[in-house]
Amino acid sequence: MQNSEALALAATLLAAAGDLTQRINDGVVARGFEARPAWGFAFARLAPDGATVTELAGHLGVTKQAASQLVDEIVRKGYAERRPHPADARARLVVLTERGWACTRAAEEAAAEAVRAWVDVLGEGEVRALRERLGRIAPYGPIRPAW
Amino acid sequence: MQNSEALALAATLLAAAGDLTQRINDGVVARGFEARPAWGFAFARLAPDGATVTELAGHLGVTKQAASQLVDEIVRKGYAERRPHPADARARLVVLTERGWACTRAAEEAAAEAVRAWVDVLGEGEVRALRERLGRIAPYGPIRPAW
DNA sequence: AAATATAGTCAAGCTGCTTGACCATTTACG
DNA sequence: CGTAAATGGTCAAGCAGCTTGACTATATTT
Repeated sequence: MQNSEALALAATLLAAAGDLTQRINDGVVARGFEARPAWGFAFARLAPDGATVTELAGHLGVTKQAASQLVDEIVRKGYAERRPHPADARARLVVLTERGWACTRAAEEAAAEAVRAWVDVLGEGEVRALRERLGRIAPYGPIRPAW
Repeated sequence: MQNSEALALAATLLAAAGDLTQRINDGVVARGFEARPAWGFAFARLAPDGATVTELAGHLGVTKQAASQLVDEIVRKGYAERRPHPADARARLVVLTERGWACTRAAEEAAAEAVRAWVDVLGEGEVRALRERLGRIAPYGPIRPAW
């Protein structure tokens, strides 16, 4: 593979990721929520059982101060709340409110809608294959802006 | 495809794009250049015959003021220079210097190196297929941070 | 029980972007 | 043609989201 091809692959990957992120966020906003792109991925981490600020920071690939600010914001807007952590008095468990769950579902719907456009082009099998391949490359890296 | 899968696909795509971008930038820095991730993609646009600030802005998906600032920076650091545009006295053609070309080649090498890790996991054919599929999804969108 | 590590917050600062205003040139049109 | 509108570029100011640094409170280690 030529060097220039590798850079083109990177560019295409970034373009696809940016496009998808934009579409998801647009879809979430269209469903009546006031959200930033990062929120969807924060919510995905909070969804099952909540998370601490530090865990969230790791997931998003930012400092805990930045994660704390993000939590401030989603708490202020009513998507989550801070509770005392059941097992550690230093920590606080951030959990989604009902509104937070609704927004999470909206993000999932919007993502499905955006991906559907891909399925129309590539077919379901190819999209699955795409996901499977990407999963083998970047299994569990932090979810953060590309630069 | 379930909604939650679609969001997971988005997350994986972002993780892969972020990982690759990081690796490329690290590689460029390791080769002795002082560069930001966006520069590589700016250089790729400038490489063949130069470009105007406005064209660059479109390519990167930012305002022309932001593109102009980026050009200021790469000019100050000796990677490019502004020349009068041959056909339009309002415009200025931004072209790479020799140092700019060297940095571009370094970015391509670093990208190839990063992609090589993917080839080791997936095999050459799969990586090509990946690129081909992504190309059909996001043919020529702006190259910009995911959020 | 003393030392060290960890969860979280407050405060200040920086970077890269945006919006708004403006000038110079080019293009469109009456 | 000549004038109005569009376009390329820059300057200036402001801002959002992040970082580093400092600090408190609780937990863990020795």
